[in-house]
Amino acid sequence: MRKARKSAGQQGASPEAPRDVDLAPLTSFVGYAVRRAQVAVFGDFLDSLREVELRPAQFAVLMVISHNPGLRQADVCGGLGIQKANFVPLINELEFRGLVVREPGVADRRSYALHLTPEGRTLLHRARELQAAHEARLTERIGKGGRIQLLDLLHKLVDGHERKI
Amino acid sequence: MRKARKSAGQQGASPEAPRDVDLAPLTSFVGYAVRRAQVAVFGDFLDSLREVELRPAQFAVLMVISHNPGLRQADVCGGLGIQKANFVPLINELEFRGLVVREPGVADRRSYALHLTPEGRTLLHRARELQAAHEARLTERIGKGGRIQLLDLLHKLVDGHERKI
DNA sequence: TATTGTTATACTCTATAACTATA
DNA sequence: TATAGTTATAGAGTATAACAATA
Repeated sequence: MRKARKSAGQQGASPEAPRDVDLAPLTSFVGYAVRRAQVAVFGDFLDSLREVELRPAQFAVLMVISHNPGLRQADVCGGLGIQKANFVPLINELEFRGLVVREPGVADRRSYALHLTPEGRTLLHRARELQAAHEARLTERIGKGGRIQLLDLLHKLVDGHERKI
Repeated sequence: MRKARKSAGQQGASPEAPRDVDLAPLTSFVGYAVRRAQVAVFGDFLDSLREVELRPAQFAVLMVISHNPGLRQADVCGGLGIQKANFVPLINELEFRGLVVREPGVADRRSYALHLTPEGRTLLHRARELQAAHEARLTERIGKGGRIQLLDLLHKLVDGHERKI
């Protein structure tokens, strides 16, 4: 589990070499394990989608708009658990890049209906390919059955909590 | 899975009510599930340890120092995957609160040996009680066997990656 | 009066470069 | 020259309050 050091011995041998650190109790805590996994998985995701320059939240927003065209900003925020104030710069950038359009709301003139542009659809298609490869890499580590188990356990863990992203 | 809305119908009924958002593909992605779980678990952790005013990283640092007394800052950073520059304000606050002492290094005068103070040990003891209750709450959701499975799957997911906290 | 989108702001976390004092 | 700790800084992510336009 721990990365092997130069001095593989237990500890305290030479004073100037980095000491082996015992993380024993921490690694048995669900919170610590979930956090480490999240950092590792997001790192792999970032590397995997470098080509399309999408961060996890941007990818999630494009996915949600793609599957729910015409959604208002408040709906996306509610679904993904993003503060509406923090959503503005995010959607601004996606619109500036020509991936999303804010169409004026028809029934409610306060709101916008969000849609993917053709460029947004094309980029998301490529992003989904890259994400699938990322997902496959994760599945290699835990097996197909392990992945189903993991998703089930994580969903159960979140159930009843309100926060999302 | 999704929280029930006022208008439980599929969608598009009344234009001013919040629309039901379909997160279907996202929720089947390991990265999204891990992230949502991490946010939910950290939220519960923060609530649980409010009494001792310890955030996850502070708790992890106290645990590591407690189990590896005399560790240098660089060792803690290496073990937990924290940048040494970002560790400074963290350990500063713990020292300012009287939970940790930086003892001058004996063999290497560039470094400090980190130790818990008696107050630090007392607070960590209480923190571990609160953390155990938090852990038990999580275990209620997934069962004892589910917890073991989850830890195993998350460890396998992280194995081979370098990043930590 | 309430809501949509917006601005401003602040606080945390993370990442990098450069400095000092030691080695 | 390399390392331990430090400072400064910049970028994300997240949270709240307040505003204009509209409902």
